[in-house]
Amino acid sequence: MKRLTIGQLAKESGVRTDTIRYYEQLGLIKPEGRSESGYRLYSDDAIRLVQFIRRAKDLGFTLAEIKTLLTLKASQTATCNDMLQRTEEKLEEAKENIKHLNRMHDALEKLAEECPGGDMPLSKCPILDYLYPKNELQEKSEG
Amino acid sequence: MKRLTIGQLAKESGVRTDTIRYYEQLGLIKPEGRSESGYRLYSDDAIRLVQFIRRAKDLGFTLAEIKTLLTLKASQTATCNDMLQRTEEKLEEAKENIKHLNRMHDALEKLAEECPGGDMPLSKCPILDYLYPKNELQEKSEG
DNA sequence: ATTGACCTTGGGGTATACTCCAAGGTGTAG
DNA sequence: CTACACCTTGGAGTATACCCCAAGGTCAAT
Repeated sequence: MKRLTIGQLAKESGVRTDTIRYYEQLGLIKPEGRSESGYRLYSDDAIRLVQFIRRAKDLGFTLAEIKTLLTLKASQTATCNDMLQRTEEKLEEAKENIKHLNRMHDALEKLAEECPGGDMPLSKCPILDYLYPKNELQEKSEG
Repeated sequence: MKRLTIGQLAKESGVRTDTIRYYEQLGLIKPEGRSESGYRLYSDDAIRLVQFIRRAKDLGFTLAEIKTLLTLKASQTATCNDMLQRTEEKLEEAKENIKHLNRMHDALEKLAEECPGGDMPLSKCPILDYLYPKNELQEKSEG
């Protein structure tokens, strides 16, 4: 079994050494041991562990959540159901975020459609009027 | 013209006093003046300004971006087009974010569909296998 | 022996939008 | 006069996922 230094692990798994040390700080990864001079030494399985973290991050899991995923993975009693549950929770979160973004999207699109653009002065801009609606009195005082 | 203290403005506009001071720090809002004892005093127009900030935030604008919107609004030469452009940029951003979230959503959904759940041990879990794929050798040593 | 690339630790900085705190002054009601 | 709620300033803390730095030790090649 080949041992990797942190720099080699970093290169193999596509992250920075700083990031690996940060993951270690959070308890996501531990070197198998240390060299005589104190260098961290990793088995090549650590490459897959780092990739696990990356993939889970890409799915939207936070590092704290990934830590619990790793706890599950290490557990003797954990089942598919446990894993499925976290996945479905994250899926729900994604749905919520998409909904929220869609609301923003639709509002922006509507404003963009309503706005004539061009050299029209801002006083007639429907976008600005949405954000900062004029009241009657002020409109008078401006006219 | 009634003058509001920061607490009254906060109550009227639905934010905290701290938040208003924070906005002031960023240059988004300024009191019209100060009382003899140094209290910030606002015109009731400030209520609409704070609401402007809130609405723009809800559309996804950052406070820094909102600052430039306010600069536009105050400008004599700005046109609808300027406003439209920021809106369209933000709309594009929203689209990108939605795309990204949709990719996450679809991947999560696929994994959730593939996973049988239940008491199945994690060694057979397709979610875990996606995140932490087994290599051949290891599979042998486990079988 | 010296160079240069690597490793160690501890700590600070980044971005965003607040939130909270301490220590003190002010305003008003009773 | 005494509460008590309000205001002031400056600065620290929160969350997340890093990035960067300094000061020093290590390793391999020349």
